[in-house]
Amino acid sequence: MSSSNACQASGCELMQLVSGVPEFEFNVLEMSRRVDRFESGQDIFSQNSEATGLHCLRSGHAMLTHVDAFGNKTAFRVVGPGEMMGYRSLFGDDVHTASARALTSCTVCFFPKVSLFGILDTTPILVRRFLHTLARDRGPADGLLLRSQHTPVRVRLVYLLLILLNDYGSKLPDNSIEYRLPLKRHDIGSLIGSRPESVTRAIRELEHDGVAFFRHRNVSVPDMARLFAEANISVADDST
Amino acid sequence: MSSSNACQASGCELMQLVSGVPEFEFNVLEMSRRVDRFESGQDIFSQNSEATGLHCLRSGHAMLTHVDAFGNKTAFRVVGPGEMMGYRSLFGDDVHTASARALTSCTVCFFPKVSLFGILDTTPILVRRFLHTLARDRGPADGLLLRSQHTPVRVRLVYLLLILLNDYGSKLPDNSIEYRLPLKRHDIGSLIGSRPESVTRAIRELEHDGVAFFRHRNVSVPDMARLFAEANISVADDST
DNA sequence: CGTACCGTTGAGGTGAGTCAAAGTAAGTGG
DNA sequence: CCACTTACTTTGACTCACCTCAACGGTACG
Repeated sequence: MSSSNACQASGCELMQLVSGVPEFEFNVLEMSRRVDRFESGQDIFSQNSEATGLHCLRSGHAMLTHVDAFGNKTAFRVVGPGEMMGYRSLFGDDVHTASARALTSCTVCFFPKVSLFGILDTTPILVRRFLHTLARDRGPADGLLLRSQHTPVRVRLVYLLLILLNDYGSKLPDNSIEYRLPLKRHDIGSLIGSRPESVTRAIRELEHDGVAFFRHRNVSVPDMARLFAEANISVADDST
Repeated sequence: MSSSNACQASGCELMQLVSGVPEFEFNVLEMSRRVDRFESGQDIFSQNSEATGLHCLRSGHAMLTHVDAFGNKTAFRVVGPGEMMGYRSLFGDDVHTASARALTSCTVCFFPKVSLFGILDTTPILVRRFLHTLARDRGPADGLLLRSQHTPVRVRLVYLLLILLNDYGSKLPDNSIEYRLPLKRHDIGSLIGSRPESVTRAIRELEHDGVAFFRHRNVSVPDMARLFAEANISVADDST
């Protein structure tokens, strides 16, 4: 085991998946690992480039963006420490169907396709685990939640906060929640399918109503119950 | 091999996947198959119900719909003959994350989880194939294409036609395309994130411009090039 | 201390949702 | 085969949330 292995400590998804595989295979994987650093704004991988391996975010944050066949750009996920990226394209033997851009400075572990696939061939249980993981990964589908038409920007913004709660929110002694978001207004707009100006206006509204307070990229939510209440202003939907 | 096996003839996805597996395992799977019939409007399976097996559409058409945590309903896929449904939830050991509703009368093959998983355990190559299939299935992500904000309903409708081209379009002698859609206006609206009235208006526009002509649920496209031209009126996107 | 990026604010235009009502197709029973 | 009901589709008028454009204020960083 490499002495630089910080992935286990940080709850790396991949390390959880390969737990229990024979030590020899594990070491082969470890040896093949490459660690890269990306600065804010850099692309970790790009859509339509070949998927040559599996990326695992050790530190920092990244955002996944998809450009469809007609040129529409859609951000659909924020990736945090420990999370894997790009495995869908890897197992699909396809080029990357999304781009990953560093939101903050990132340290990224990279495992080459050959060594990963080598382990898969000798360890069938691992294939099952990846199948399981892939099946539960909703991928770009998360984005749907955030861009249903007829849901106001204000509510979509609240949805985003709720989705990011586990990864970016922390509870303060007074029971309020403090977010430290790695996102600019523009990024938020990309995620909820809106424009920076509209994001600002929605923020003003939420502050006016005392639901959430934004200072720079920190968000303070005094009362989570009120945030949930906002989300429940969902449009009554019809029978189909 | 069961004499009622019509799946192979119709190019069933599952049958392609299990091609080449040992005959004994194949027969076990075949014996466990159940064939059900659903009428238009009936649910084939429902979101949040347990995923007890794999569904394979033999004939007819169905639509997959997802209701998110906040009650927003989103249709994201039309399923046609030969296509599998519900395998994502099956392999994720999760309840169904979508509902499947019959658009027309449907014949559905059902393979119980136990017999399918039995084969997976004895045939590792099959797990790899499912992994591959799952990785390439964009699932609800298809929906993203159809509901990017700031894309007019008219263009989203054209996107839908292009997506459904392979499955529902046929080329006539005069090089025009004739669609036979199993969708009502309401369904189209669900798929492109719009309302039946808006769908009608968009249809009127396309007819006015001679791009496509809708009669009941049949669509005639005299010149595919013009349809593509419509789609390329994509909004110029900025650098992020 | 300046440059560049980010964020905010305002004014104006519009695509599409909503509501309501009429028209059309489809299915049912006599 | 025709009344009748039901479901689907279309049309029009109205309204509004959000996009767009443009200008200004802040913040970060050299």
